Amino acid sequence: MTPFTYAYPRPAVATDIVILSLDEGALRLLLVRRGADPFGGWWALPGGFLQETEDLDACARRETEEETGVRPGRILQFANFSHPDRDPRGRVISVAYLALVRAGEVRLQAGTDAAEAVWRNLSEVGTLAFDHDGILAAALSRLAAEVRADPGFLLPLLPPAFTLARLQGACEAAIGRPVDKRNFRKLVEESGSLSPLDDFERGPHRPARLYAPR
Amino acid sequence: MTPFTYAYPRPAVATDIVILSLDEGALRLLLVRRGADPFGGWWALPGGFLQETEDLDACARRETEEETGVRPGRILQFANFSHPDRDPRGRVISVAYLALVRAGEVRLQAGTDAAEAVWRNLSEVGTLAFDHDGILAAALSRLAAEVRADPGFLLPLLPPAFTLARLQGACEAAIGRPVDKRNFRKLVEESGSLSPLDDFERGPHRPARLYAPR
DNA sequence: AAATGATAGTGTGAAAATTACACATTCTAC
DNA sequence: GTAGAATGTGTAATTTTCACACTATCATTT
Repeated sequence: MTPFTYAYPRPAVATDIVILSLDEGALRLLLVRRGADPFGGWWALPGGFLQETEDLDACARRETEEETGVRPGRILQFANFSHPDRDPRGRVISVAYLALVRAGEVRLQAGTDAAEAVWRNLSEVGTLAFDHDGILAAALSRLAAEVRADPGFLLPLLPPAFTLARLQGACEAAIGRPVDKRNFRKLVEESGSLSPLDDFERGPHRPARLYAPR
Repeated sequence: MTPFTYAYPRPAVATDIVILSLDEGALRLLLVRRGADPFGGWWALPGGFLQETEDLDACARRETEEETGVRPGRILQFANFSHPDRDPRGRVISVAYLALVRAGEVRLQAGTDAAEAVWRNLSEVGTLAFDHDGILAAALSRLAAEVRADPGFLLPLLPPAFTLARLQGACEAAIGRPVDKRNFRKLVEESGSLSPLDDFERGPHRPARLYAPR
């Protein structure tokens, strides 16, 4: 990198990532507990600063992988947060991402940046550090819009084989209201994004066909 | 601003703005000619660096007003461009905006940052400096999506009174294909975003009713 | 082995939204 | 007064979306 020649104030640039997974049919959000002030002891979205050799997408992927041990299936840059006073330490521009990961592959990596990392049910998220409440709200709004447009958006949350009921449940969690089963199945089958498998999930009920992303 | 305490590389942050206006029924793009290298003499999108006391939206509005003398009617942050090598002078993150202005109010302000500023018909835009071709392409794609969702998105391009044919022409320019006149009129009338005026535009044809944004 | 409980799986009709399409009107200019 | 040019208007076909109820198949219990 050549020495920098602009005579302009230079903010730090970070990505903050709304990392979601699906557990017990509910969406869960990855939170980290902050050590030092400001907001020492508060829960916050995972995130980190942009490095010299990476672009923003790479930064968000790297941070997600550092926190979860998983390469995110899909990341989506959905907004910037740039109020001059959003971080009391100084000027930090936050580029906000949404990342979807498979719960089954995650091994939370405590001790890298964050002292403590937990999955929190979306309904149990309290007030977060900085402006992270706003970031989360924007992420959930965008998630709902994406899922309404295409339920397949949620496929990265699911294991390699899953039932339609599971995918439907994930969609309902994302858009916040129930979905008609018959219409849903028609929709995703016509979308052509799923392949039916010859395998079934069994239980105290009729076996449910498993599907895989096409 | 408190002294900055992060030990991370700090890129410069700028906004680049796709400023569109409507002239002779065609969309026109504001370009500025670069003076110094890199890309000396090339055409580029207007833009500028984020100041300490403003957020990104304010930066984009300020730059737009500096270039055109007009407060933009609407601005839309639509993407970030962050490749480490996108600016040969050093690390610059670009936050890309789309701004719509009324041609009638614009007085181009040469001599602030840009030696030369021109309106260029969209079909006559050549290769731009930096990655501005990509920024422009992303802007036009987003514009088309917004207009398909709501033709009223284009209202900031139009004068205070305009005919439906003008608005329709602007929509056709934005989405790149013709629109059925009757369907279009039905749509915008039902949308309730326009007020019919008692005034008409006259010419060698039946007078056309004028409308104003509601 | 029969009954129960639980979830999977399936089709149709109504309503709404979108699309396609043609002609009479009213002005200006000649 | 005729020609040229753009305005303004309604309806039917199609497609998409939405609402809705019952049978099927398994595990478990009795």
